[in-house]
Amino acid sequence: MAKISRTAGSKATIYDIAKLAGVNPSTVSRALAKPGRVSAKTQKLVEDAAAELNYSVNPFARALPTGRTNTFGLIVSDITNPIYFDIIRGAEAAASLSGFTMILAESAESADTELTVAQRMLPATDGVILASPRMPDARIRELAEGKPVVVINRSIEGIGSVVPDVDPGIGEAVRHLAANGHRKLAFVGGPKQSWMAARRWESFRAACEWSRLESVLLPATSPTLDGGRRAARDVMGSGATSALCYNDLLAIGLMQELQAASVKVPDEFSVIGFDNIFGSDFTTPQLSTIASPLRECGAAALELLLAALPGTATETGKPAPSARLLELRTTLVARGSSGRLLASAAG
Amino acid sequence: MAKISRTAGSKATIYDIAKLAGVNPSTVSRALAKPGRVSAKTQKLVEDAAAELNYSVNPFARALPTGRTNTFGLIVSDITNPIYFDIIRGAEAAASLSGFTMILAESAESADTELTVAQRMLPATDGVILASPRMPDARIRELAEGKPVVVINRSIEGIGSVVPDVDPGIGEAVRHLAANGHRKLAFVGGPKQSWMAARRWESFRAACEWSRLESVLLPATSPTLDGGRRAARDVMGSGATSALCYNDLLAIGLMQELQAASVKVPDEFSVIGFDNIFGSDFTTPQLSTIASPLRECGAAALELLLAALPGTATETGKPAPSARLLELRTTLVARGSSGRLLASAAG
DNA sequence: CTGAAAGCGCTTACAG
DNA sequence: CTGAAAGCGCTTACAG
Repeated sequence: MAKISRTAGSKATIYDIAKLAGVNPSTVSRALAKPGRVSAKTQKLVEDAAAELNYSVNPFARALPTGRTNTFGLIVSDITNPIYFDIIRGAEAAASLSGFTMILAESAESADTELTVAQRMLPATDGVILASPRMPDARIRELAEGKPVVVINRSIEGIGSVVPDVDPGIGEAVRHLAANGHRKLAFVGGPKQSWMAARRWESFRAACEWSRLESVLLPATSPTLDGGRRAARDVMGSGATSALCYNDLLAIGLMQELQAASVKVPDEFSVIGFDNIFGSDFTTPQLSTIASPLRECGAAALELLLAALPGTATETGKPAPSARLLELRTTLVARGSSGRLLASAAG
Repeated sequence: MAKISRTAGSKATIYDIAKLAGVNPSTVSRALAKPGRVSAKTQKLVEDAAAELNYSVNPFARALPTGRTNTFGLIVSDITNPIYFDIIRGAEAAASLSGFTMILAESAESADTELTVAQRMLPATDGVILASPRMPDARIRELAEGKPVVVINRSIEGIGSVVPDVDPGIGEAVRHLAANGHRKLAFVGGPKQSWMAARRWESFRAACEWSRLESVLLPATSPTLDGGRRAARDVMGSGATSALCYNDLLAIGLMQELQAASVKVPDEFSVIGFDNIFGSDFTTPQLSTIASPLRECGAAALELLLAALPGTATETGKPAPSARLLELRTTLVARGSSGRLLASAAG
């Protein structure tokens, strides 16, 4: 191949640096890759030369011999779902602290797409984080045989898992409603197959029981604004005076429909959502909701992934930290859509 | 190095395939990389062997000799900004059609971060798309010297640019307001330095002039809910009976504050936003807004990028398609927050 | 159409 | 601490 002269676009290599610094390329590699394995003098020589040549490492050349990419993948189930914003940011912030680069992708709520995307990502990364994965456990375990895999919003035995602990937030919400005179509480449910939906309902039911309140489960057709609107009739017919919804979208749709039917929120009916999504403060009144520590979830997932990287010395007895289940507290964000039940409305 | 036996985790190479298929590794490479340069019989031999070994190409090994990664980067200014959802999806969909993988990153609205991220991304990709870049033109041109760069929501001479054409949507909005009895219209402005903000105001002013309506520019402290709330006083004091806002967040904040002051929307005042963001239908009434073809913007940006890749035969006379400016139509989404001005409110 | 060989830019035992 | 060499897994002129 014809020798190309060094122009604006072409890149300097460690050989160029070696020549300029008067050392061997392998020494340049050592100085650049892991400072400390080279004399201070040589280090400086190399760094100066690198700076002068405006050197930056070729990531592909580096990854080829080592297999390490310093990159991880994050696959979310739906890029438009606001709960992922902070998960993304938390993971990304934690990553850049460790010199890792994040590759983001979405599965558009399809288990098949999720698998395809994960398989495509894995070879180009050191591992992946799956946020609210839709694949079956078994498939995720298979993926995890090759490289580290961590899941968020799901707990899988033997796989690093980060899930919000819904109990604290739900407990707060139920006590808040009880304190405001509510005696019968509805739960507008999420998708049937959703692991998280089951968990939220179960926690709600238990909290109501504990507080000696009546609870009722009302399924929704879909976890969307429209699902919330359509659930309004059942909610009103249930005799409950307040509802906790599986997610904020349901809660907002429900509130819209109640208001359309001239039901005053919160004077006559209290509505509480889940997730504290972007836009949950757009409504009038603003939506009360249970918030997960999403940023922390993202960061924790990355830590788990890092801990699972080969080379991390934890081949001891107990399960590797990478196979741990991490539970992070949720909290109630009380805003305008929930509050005291006016006496006139109780009947 | 000790020979490692092939276990679940380790990967097959083209040498393994070559051995199994009884051909030379270079033939395997040809068969896999660009089918058609090999006899049908050999092709099948190779493919079968590859399938049997569960082969997948090592992206780093492939990228090293060629420099081609089949990957592109998309940098958005703020991952939490809903206008990027559809841009991301549009680009990603167009990309996977061409066998390209997307790497997503955000700059958190910082020009410095944006540059850092872009510089880190460029070596690992074939080019990047910058959505609403915050860097100065000159810096973007520098980046573009090395590899293809395309911008969205900004027009830079000599750089592939995709911008929504705001005129159609704004024209619709102004005619809609005029038809509903509004004579004086306010524009709640965006960030001073924002290219797009200037463009929107200018288009609005021109449309009002054309319709012989009075227009007034009211700056906002920031393009947020809070900025919208704080602009309410000025808006009410301006004598206008309707407002177009630089973005939906401003419009929603403005509407909230008006309603808090018992101004009826839209009977006494009409509010129109811009961007049709996630959540713009959470409000009561739902927000009227001007929508950009964001998905198309994302897809178009990717096409421009692809066209700019070396090897794309367009070294002809006129500016490469990659240096083109693409303008995509906006439209009005009329919902509940805008409409007829009641006579009683006109005075 | 297919083989044999060189090379992409780095890392890492192996010597010294 | 540093050099010389081999190798990571592919691609692509060059021959035939």
